[in-house]
Amino acid sequence: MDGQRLPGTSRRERVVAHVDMDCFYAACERRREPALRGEPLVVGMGYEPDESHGAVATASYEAREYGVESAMPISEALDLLPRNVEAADDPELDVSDAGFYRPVDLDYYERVAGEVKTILQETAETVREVSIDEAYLDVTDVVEWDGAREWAATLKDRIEASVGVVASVGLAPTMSAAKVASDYDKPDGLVVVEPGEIREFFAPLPVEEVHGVGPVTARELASMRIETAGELADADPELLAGAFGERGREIRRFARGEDDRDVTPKGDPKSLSRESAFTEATDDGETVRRRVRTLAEAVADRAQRQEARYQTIGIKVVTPPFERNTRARSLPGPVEDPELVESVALDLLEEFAETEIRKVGVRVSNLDFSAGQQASLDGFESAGEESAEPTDSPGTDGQTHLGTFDGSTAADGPTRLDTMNGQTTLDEFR
DNA sequence: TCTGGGGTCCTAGGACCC
DNA sequence: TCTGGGGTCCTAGGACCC
Repeated sequence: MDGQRLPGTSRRERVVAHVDMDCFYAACERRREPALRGEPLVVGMGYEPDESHGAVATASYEAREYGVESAMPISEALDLLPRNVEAADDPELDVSDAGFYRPVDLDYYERVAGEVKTILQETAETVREVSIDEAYLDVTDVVEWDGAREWAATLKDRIEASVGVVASVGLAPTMSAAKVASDYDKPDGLVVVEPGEIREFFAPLPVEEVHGVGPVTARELASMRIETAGELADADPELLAGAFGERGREIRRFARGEDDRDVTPKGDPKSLSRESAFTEATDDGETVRRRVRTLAEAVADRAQRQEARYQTIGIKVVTPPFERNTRARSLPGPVEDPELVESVALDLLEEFAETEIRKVGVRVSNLDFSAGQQASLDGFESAGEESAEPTDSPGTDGQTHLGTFDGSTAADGPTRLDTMNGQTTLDEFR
């Protein structure tokens, strides 16, 4: 009965919690180095001696007082808030106005996050991890609205006592409202929005607070004289659909507190990528190719560790001022082949041979995680295999399968396709 | 805001199939 | 052949999120 509902009718009221760690990277650094507590602290990358570019990953609230923000270039952050070591050397600077810098150490943060996640898993039946420091919990079966605040306070205490980092928690009947609630009173926030209160809660907030509204949409909405979530909730849905397509309707629903999404555990990734920026834009082909080779290897390695095969290999090329170009090529079937990742990436890069480039990336997508099941499929035709038939077609020697590959036949020569154990591989044909 | 890195989803046009 | 309609897959770009 519970699981059933008529189309168009609302489901049983749920209780969704959104748990969001406060300044998570900074909190982790303070956990292992308590002297940093209460000090302005910037965690980032790119300050290291041989680097000149990079960005702030997390700034503590003390550092934010000085205007340091997330994603700000590291150079700018350090202008606002010099490091202590620099302040000590420079008589012009006041040491008490200086802060600390620590480089990002993801391995450590992941360990800390793992401790938090263990607690969340024990607390709720369904947990959706959104990122290293954020998760949604469906707690419908363990929390009543009149006990919600106490329950959340207990969870917060438990995380702080046993892990040593602070979480902000929001509770609401929907994911989108719970997310806004956890953010509403950060840091150390605890906000409960009960059913029936959502419209009122959202109404005064700026539209940017609504999930799915970024800077571009906010600007466009402002030109339509829609600046608060309340105004968005009351706007004409057809007008919004005209301006933003289906997304226009969705953000309006979110602003009204209507959000049917279920809290589901996160599935397998859809793509894996690595990217890297040059200190300054370069048109030196060899420099760029070297970087692409490194990235291709890293991506292939990541895929291998996750037991993911990939059917599409792509690159991203960012050119000044900040133009993003992507190119991709799909294979007849999923492969696990690091050398192919490299050669396809380099081939796609050819198009940008003479171009100034500031950043490159390599990506694999169309992922297939079924490799583990392959053994049990022995003797059966696995799905999708027909597209990877071996050399049945006389004379063409595999080339017929490679329509998508083409473009440069003369220079690179064709590529041969082999099928073994239901796994498609591509080899250089010479 | 002159901009790091890793993701997701949506849209639109073209190729190709029936 | 000058012509529908539906469906799927692929590529590229855009907006958004953390």
